[in-house]
Amino acid sequence: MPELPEVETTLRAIQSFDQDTLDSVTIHNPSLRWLVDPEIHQKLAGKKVTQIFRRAKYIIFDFADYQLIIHLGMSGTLRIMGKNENYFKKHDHAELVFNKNKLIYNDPRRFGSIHITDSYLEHFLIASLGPEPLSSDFSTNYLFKKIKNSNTNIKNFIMNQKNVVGIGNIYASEILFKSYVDPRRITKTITKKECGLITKNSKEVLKEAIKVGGTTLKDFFSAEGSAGYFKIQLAAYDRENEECTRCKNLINKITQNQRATYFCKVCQN
DNA sequence: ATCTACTCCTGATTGC
DNA sequence: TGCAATCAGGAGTAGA
Repeated sequence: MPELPEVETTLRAIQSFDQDTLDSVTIHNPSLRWLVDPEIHQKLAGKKVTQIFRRAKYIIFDFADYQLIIHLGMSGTLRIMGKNENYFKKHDHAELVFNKNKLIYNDPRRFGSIHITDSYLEHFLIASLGPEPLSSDFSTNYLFKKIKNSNTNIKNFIMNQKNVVGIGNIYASEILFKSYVDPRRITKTITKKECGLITKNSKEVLKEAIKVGGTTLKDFFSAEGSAGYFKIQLAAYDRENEECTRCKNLINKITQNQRATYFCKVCQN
C-alpha cells in the first residue's frame, strides 16, 4: 500500500523509539519477500538505536554497527504496543521489543521485507535508488536530462524508483493530473516546461499527503491498530467516470504496465 | 542498458 | 448466500 507519504507518516509515528535499546527480536514468521535473517536477534539485541530515518519507501533503523532496513510492501504496517500487551494479530511477522515499547511488523501479502546490513548505502535494495522527490536533487534539469534518454511512458517513468523514489501508483496519477500531462506520453516528448510542472507538483502532492497523514496518526497507531489507510482528496485516482474537477469531462481509467491509471483525456494532453 | 511481462501473497470486492 | 473471478497503494527478475 504505502507510498512515500504513508511511509513518512509511519516513520514519524515511530520516532519515539529513537535512542531506545532493542532488548529482543522475535520472528514469528520469517517468510516475507525475502526470508528474514535468522540471526537478526543475535545481531541486534542489546543495541541502541542511534537514528531512525527514511530512504525512498524504506524505513531504516541505525544501530551504529548494523542497520535494519524495513519495507512495507503493499500491505505492511508497523504497530506500536506496550511491553505488557501480549495479543497477536494474524500476519504478525516480527516483534521488536525495546526497553520502553514494542514494535510489531504485520504484513498479510508478504511483499514487504526486513533486512540487516552493516553498510546500508551499499545494500542491493538501496544502492541504485534515484533522488528523493522532496530534495533539491529532484529538479527540472535533473528530470529533463534523465527523461531525454528514456523510451517508456511518463507514468511508468516516475514510478521507477531508479528515476525518482517514493512515487507509487496513486500519486503517479495525481501528479500527472495536476501537471496536465497525459500519462501515456513517451518520456522523450516531454518538454522542459512540463518537467518543471512534474517536479513541482510531485513535491506539492507528496507534501500535502504527508500533512494529511499526520492528522490520522493516532487512529493509525491506536491500540487496536486499525488498518485502513486514509485517502487524501484525490483528483484522479479511483475516480473513474466521475467529473474532472477542472473541465467536467469524465475521468478515464486505463491499464498501463499492468497497473491502473486514472486521468482526464481532455485536460491532460 | 532498457523495457515489458511475470511473479510473489492474502483479503476485499464484484459478478453471476 | 455462495463461490469464483478480479483487483489491490510494490518492485525484483527473467527474457526480449
